[in-house]
Amino acid sequence: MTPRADPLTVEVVDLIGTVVARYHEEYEHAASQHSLTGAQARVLGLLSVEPLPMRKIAQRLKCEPSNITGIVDRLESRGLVERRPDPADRRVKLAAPTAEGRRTAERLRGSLHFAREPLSHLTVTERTLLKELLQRMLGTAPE
Amino acid sequence: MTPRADPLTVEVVDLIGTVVARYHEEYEHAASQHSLTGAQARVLGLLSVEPLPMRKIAQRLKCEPSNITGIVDRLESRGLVERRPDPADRRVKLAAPTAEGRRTAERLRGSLHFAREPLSHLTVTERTLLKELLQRMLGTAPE
DNA sequence: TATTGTTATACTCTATAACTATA
DNA sequence: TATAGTTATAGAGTATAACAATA
Repeated sequence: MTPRADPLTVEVVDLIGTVVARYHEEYEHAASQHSLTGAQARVLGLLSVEPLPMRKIAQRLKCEPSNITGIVDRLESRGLVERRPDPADRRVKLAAPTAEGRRTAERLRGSLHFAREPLSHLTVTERTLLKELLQRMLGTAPE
Repeated sequence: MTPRADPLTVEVVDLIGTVVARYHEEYEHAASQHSLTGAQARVLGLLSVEPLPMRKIAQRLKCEPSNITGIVDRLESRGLVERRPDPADRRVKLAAPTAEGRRTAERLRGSLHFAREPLSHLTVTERTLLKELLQRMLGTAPE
């Protein structure tokens, strides 16, 4: 069932590797334009969706909770994020973006060219096809 | 021409983000199984194709040459890589994998499940289609 | 007792700048 | 003088272990 290292599979894997590399370059570049590191940009992006306890951020980033302390420290010292108490559990600190943090996150999303430029080479039909193939590949297809 | 943030494009970009995340997890996991960091695994992978001058490695990894010194140091101290003089230019040092380095690189490639598992959900026809869409997306389509 | 966040520590990766040995 | 590689330095991300406050 598992495809061997046939030429087609190798070719597709190489292409995915290229996509991964390009995606990362663009992401890091967009982050640095706002004087953010990749990790800081990822955390800010997460929090701009919804405030999260420190623990949850670590789970989303798949890293140790102790690392989040420093990343949020740096975002907080720049006024992009703040720590709030959780009324329900006084052990928990909720990290939430400030107004400026939300603006930065918004501009960050806008400068992610990857969202537009490479996909502009595809028609709507092709994008739909790509979406379905990726869903099936990731095992997240609706059906 | 440039697609706006229409729902379809956003969905595809999210899927690509998921692919990127999964790819990285798998890569880091495979590297750590051989007690290598991601950067060390990437350099070893490059050198297993062909020995390279330090400078070239930096260009491939898109980082500063000074960083390569340490990465190759660590690979060399573990007997996976060696530095050779370049007969043509005595300033240049060629980094080349040892026999054990080549074996490690080979096993590393084999443990990259990403090359097989996710793509196994697709038929040959679908993989061909995916290949063509990615090529067009990246602007590397043969035609 | 268990959990949340933090601190302390050590290692790796990263960029910058200055150095050396070649060219 | 220019280039290849290195060293020195500083900042950031990472994991591990131990800690205080709270549950």
